[in-house]
Amino acid sequence: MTKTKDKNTEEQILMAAKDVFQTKGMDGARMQEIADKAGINKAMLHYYYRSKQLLFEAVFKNAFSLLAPQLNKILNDNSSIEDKVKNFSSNYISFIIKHPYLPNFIIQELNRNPDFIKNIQENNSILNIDKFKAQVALEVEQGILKPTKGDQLFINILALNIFPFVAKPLVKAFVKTDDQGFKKLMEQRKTEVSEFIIHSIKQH
Amino acid sequence: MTKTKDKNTEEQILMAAKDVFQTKGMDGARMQEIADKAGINKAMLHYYYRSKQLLFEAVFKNAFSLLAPQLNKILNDNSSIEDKVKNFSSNYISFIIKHPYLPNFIIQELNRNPDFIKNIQENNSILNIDKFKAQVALEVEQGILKPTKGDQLFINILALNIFPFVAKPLVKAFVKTDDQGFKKLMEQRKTEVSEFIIHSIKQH
DNA sequence: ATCTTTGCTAACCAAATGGTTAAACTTTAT
DNA sequence: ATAAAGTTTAACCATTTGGTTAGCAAAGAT
Repeated sequence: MTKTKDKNTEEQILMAAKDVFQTKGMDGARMQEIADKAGINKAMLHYYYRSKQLLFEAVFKNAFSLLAPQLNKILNDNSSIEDKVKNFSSNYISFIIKHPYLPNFIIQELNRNPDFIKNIQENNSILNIDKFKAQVALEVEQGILKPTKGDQLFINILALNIFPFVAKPLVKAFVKTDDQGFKKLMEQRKTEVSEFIIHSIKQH
Repeated sequence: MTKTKDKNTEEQILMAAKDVFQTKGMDGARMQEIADKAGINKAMLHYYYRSKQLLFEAVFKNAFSLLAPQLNKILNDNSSIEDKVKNFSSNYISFIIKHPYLPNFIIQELNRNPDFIKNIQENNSILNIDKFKAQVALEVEQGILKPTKGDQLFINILALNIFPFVAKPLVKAFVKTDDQGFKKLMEQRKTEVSEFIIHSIKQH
């Protein structure tokens, strides 16, 4: 066998699986559909990944490992809270526009099986808001920020950035717009969200 | 047959179905599990609701009809934006603590089948943000609010209130807390969220 | 009392689905 | 060239699953 062909099939499968799992979820996904999309025999899925469960986990870990660095930007770099908020909101929204099914996939599957988060925390050491909380406390003390609780602020940042994508059908219905209009709305939010947050927490 | 027994079985089924569908989703739910939970024979599910799809739709419409009035509070009553935000945040969070699976269920299933939203808009006439947007524009003009886009504000209000429940496993992991601590955090948010929003948009 | 309608169950069915196997084909090593 | 190892497929299998059926049981109507 050629090493290249090898990798190709295995990766083909992973890509197809990603496609199907992210749109249909674990329960809705069909092995046959993944095989068809990868252009191979169904037995190959088991040859490379043993079972649906393991293939799913491969896809899930892959997805999460894309998201984690985004979150780390806000948790563990050294810029000011204001800069973090600005950068994160802009970057994150750009990121999701490129991977639209990702947040929903992760949230849906974490709700289906909350134990997954344990696996993740073991592999992804740095998902820790302690530093962020300490920094918020410090900037509050320094009079840069109004009195603000770090964990609530973090939840708010995530909420404002992630929610619209997770609830996309709902948002589209309320704002009465199509995919085009939705994308425009999200582009607006790249600056809108950070301004909204900064206005709320910055001392003036 | 007694008319009461009649109603009882049908409702028993709906309650069991609600339970199973809301935790497992359409694809993960099993008719047998619903029957077991309702304490009846599987054939009864079809006797009363014909098919899994129709039973699911009954549950879904039921769930949405619980949520809709909550949203209407913020869209179509006559209080000021500030009061709306305060009331909505407090009421909505109380409401969800009582129905914890609801937002996730609705969002998950709307993503699975975006056409559902059409059915809903036909039955639930008043899911319309026009009045809210007009009110925001007016209060901006009057100098009560800073320049603010109505639709973005509405998205933000939803995001801040709904997201933590949808992403509960994620939030729990980040904040490193259990169900107790999560609930406390959400109780805090009843006032926290509205203050956060008001601080951001109110002219001072 | 008995006849009809309605509620309910056990047993059954066909299709779908995740997974396996045996054999063929390819590539690599000797 | 040939053997060994890795890759791929068609056919198959057992189980699960949504759904049906035929008949029993209970209640209401006559």
